[in-house]
Amino acid sequence: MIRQQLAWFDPARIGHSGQCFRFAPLPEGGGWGLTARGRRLCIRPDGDGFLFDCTPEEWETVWYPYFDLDTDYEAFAAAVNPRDAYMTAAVACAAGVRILRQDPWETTVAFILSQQSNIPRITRNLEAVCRAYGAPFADREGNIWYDIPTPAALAAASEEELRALGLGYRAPYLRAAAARIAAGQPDLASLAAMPYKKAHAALLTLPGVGVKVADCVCLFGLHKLDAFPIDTHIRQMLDAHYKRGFPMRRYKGFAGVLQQYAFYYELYGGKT
DNA sequence: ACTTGACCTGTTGGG
DNA sequence: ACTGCCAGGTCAAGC
Repeated sequence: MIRQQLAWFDPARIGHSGQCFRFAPLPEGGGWGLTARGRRLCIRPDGDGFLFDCTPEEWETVWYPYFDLDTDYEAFAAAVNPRDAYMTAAVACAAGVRILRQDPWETTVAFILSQQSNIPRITRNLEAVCRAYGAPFADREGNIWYDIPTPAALAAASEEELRALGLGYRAPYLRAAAARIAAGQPDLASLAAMPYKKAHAALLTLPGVGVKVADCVCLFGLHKLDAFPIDTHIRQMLDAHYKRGFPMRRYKGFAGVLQQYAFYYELYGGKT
């Protein structure tokens, strides 16, 4: 158990932000639990800081990078045009949200499942897939959790089995994409080293991955902060507030962070 | 190079 | 009780 005081870190908002689907309030309330990188982590507020139930070594090597704590998000917020009332409000509403460094394969699975769906259902579907095909592991209290299945494990599943988990027409997409990744086409690990546009193009070759999902994988799984996923909410936001186009030039290098703040603001408005 | 439907499914939500 | 529509899209078919 370690204690940290962190700038621009709000687990409640991160958990609700829709970038991750295995980050949920603890049943007893007051804290958050997440499953990622083959581990389980609980976060509980403690005065002006947070308690994390991990060792200092785990914090340094796993969770500090996972939460992207090396990146200065306050600088991104400060770079917002003060005359842009919409983005100023969005950033204030989403203050404390960071772009997690999630596993690219996990984000690929999650966002293939996300199409024409909603956050509660995506969460359920992803959990069902993990329970059915993922490797179980125990936390320090002996509770069992399930990792994201390997590409090979998902490729070996039948479409029928996947449909039985409630994935609908996404089942064949997921299965086929898993087979491609298992065969190293493309090799997800090597995408992280590519520039955003090359990585995006490679992801587009996957079945069930279109422009929007590829952008989500780039932003949330490959940490390409230039990626700017445009979904229905962001489409409406752009039409309403940026009729002359979003100022990508001004925000070059971190436009995706602002996309995430706008997305959060669209979903939760003034609340949370 | 566009535009248009079909596509699974729901601790659906609203009339 | 029922029907229609929507949810963080993608793909293939048709001009």
